Amino acid sequence: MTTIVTRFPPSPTGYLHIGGARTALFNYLYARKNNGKFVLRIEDTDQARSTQEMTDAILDAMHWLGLDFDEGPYFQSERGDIYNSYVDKLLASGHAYYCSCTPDEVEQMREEARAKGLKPKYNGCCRTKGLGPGPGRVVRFMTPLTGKVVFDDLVKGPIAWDVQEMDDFVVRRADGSAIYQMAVVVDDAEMGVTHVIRGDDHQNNTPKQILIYQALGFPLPLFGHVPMILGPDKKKMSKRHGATSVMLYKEMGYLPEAMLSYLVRLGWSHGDDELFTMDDLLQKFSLEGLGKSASVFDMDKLGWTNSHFIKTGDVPRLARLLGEIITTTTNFQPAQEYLQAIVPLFQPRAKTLKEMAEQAEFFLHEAEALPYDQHAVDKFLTPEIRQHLRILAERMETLASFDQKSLENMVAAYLEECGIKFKALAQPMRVAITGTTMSPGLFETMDVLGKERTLARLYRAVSL
RNA sequence: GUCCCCAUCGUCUAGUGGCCUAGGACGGCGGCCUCUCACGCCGCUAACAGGGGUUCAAACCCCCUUGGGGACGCCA
Repeated sequence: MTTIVTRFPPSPTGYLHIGGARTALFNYLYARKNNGKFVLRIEDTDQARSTQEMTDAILDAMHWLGLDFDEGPYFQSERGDIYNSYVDKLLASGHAYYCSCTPDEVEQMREEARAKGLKPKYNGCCRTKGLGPGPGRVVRFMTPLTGKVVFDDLVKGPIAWDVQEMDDFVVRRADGSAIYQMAVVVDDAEMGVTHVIRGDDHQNNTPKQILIYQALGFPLPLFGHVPMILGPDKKKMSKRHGATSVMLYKEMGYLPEAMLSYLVRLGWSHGDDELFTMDDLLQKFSLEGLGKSASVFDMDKLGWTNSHFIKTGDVPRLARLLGEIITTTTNFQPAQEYLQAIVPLFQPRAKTLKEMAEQAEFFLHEAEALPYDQHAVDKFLTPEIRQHLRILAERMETLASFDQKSLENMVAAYLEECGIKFKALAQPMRVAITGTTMSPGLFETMDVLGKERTLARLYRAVSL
């Protein structure tokens, strides 16, 4: 049994986007699950649009998601000679020919075809001219005139293409460089790729590639075309749908494991399971679970998925990540120890780390600089209430231990003495301590805040 | 326009001829819990695109229609 080899071939003309990440994930999982190899190849043959920054960004994003590759990255820009040697083979074996038609002429042929309601194609006029190399000349693949290309798609089943739907496509540009179709086939063949799993926007150039495989005598890999991820308007996801770059989600406070879990459920399922860790996936992933229809990217569900992983996440790690977000968005440099005490209070409350950073901000200010929700102050910090707060603060000073339990007992005793309900004091205390009307539980908040900060805030509120 | 692919709740999906008066999840709505906000828990809402077949029996198989997506580059 041969080793399974999958690959992910991003083009560094943009960031790693949602769809690409999912494709990479599927390939990664399939290879890993089957003890195979996952190859990364950078398809940068379009020199004009490819950049080093994008390559780095893609590598970063894959690393963030934990999609490590076993081989590569290969760069197509460094393999031009290899592709060309195969174009020469095609030429030598009569599977390709030189064409002297100009881009304008070809465009005209397409226009004419369109006008007749036909598929826009190059008309093959140089097929029999027996032209040799020359300036401005491209090399075209000699597509068979009759017959069908049939392949059994891993996800969609049998797919048949009439060769008449294809024209004699270019395999080498006038500048001498080989074109995508040529590069993928040669690379996949040379790299021993056994399973080509890619977006179904590639489905219709699979027949062309199969023709090349056959002309070159390469064994065919298996192809699987996974459906697209659509925006809420059901159009192919693109920038106008907002955040499509994976790394943008990191910035927005999403956890990589949440991205993985959400993404894999888009177009793949395993019974009624909803949440997956990488370990689960390595156990459960299979091509059979892939769906055939396109799916819509849903932020709400991503948010739910993320909140789950925040809720169940490792506290020290979350504290570290939270700290990173806080320092990049504010001037605070909170201590890890403090953050680790804070995180558990917000795990059930935050949908993203970014949200957590915002919710936890009141923990970071000096008492005097704590922002107040003025409306809440006016409503809750009445003169009478402030008297209570003052007494409470004074009693807190004498507390032997400033912890949740002691605080709760002390306040309960005071409530008993005065004959008032906790409800009457809860919101005022919250406003005094956090500046707002929404926060984690009062006593746990005070506990984490500590005696000094809590008292300072209480006294500030009393003396307003 | 031509070709390819697809078609179950608003969304992600389970379902591979009887277990389906179609299940789960997100969302929405209502309730419980409660010091606020969340979490959690309980309940409700909502779908087999339409029409023909095949079959004792169709969400599941076939055909047509309709709808949606994608591709038609000297981009990848």
